Amino acid sequence: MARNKRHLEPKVKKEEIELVAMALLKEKGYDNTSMAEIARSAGVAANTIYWYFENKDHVLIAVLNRVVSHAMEEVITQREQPLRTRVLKLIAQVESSGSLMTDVHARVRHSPKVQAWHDQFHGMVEQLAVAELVNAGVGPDEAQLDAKLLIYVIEGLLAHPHKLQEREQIIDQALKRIFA
Amino acid sequence: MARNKRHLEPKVKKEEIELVAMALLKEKGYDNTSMAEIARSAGVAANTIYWYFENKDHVLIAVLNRVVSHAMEEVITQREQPLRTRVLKLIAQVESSGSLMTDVHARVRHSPKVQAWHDQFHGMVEQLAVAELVNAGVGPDEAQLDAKLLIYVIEGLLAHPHKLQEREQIIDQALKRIFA
DNA sequence: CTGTATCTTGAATGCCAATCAGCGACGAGA
DNA sequence: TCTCGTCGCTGATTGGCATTCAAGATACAG
Repeated sequence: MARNKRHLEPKVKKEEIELVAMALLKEKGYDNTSMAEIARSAGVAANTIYWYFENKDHVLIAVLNRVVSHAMEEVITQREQPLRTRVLKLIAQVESSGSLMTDVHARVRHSPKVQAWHDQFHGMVEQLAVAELVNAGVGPDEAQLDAKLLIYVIEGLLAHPHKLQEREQIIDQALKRIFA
Repeated sequence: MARNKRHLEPKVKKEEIELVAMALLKEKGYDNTSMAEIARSAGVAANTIYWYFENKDHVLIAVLNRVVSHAMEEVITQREQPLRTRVLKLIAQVESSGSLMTDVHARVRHSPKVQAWHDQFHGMVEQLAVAELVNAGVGPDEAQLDAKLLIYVIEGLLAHPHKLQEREQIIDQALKRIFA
């Protein structure tokens, strides 16, 4: 039935799997999305995915890279906005990727690769946050710690549902406390 | 082979399962502990657990209740200590239960019962934190928000590994920012 | 035309949570 | 003392899952 399609899509197949996986993982989360379902949506046999990806966690990582690089592009376009606005937009942005970030934390203990991705991602975010804070007037020695505080607060907001207004209040309070 | 043991242990069996499950879940986490393993350690057949608990998440909840009530007892004995000491002790305490708290966040999306447990737990912790902050001199209107900030920072510390010294620095910075 | 590397697949394998249909022990009532 | 229903427990099974295996199909090089 389904034949070899190499002549049709030479290197696009992997990309298509990633796109399909991204949609499904965003919508239903890691645990509720089976490899079989990803394969079905991509129009391939279940085990075909294993030719392109070592295992399910590697699919997750590929999806995460797409999501993050897209988010970074968005962030860049907001360069002119005040910090508060950018933080709120960032949270809304990440939230639109569903439970992906929570899934990462859950998979970190199972997969060293996801662990590594997470650590590197955290490092990058912290660097960005430190730069933002220094730029906004926080002392360089304190910026390192304040960056962690801010990131953990944002993670808390992402991990727990909040009404929009409450979320803004919390961010405002955090910024107020940092820029006392 | 294994016969009915009702005459031997009337209502202790459930407790034993909980104790065994607590040890295993603390040590290896939710996903890496199978029902079969819990059963084997408790000396019963795999499906016997389902006589006492609706499903695996209910076992988790029973274990969480034990862990939390034990932690609360510990907290009470620390009543005299300064806030900073108590927070650090609390973090160390929760950390000794392994990845249990992370597991809760991961299961929240799968099980409404775990969701409910989590929400109620968060409410309780927030109440305690607000009381602490008000008692330490934070304005009552701000205490609500600061409590959330502090809790999210603590959750961040629990979710990510830190050297002891770094953890203390972060807590100190958080308290410094709140009590500016 | 032939061999080799590249894709793709159907059919396993093995682990897991959860279910099913009973089996033996006890306790109440005859 | 009998018996019958409920309680505590069990072996066997089911269905879903990630992952592996052996082999088929395709393209390309020589």
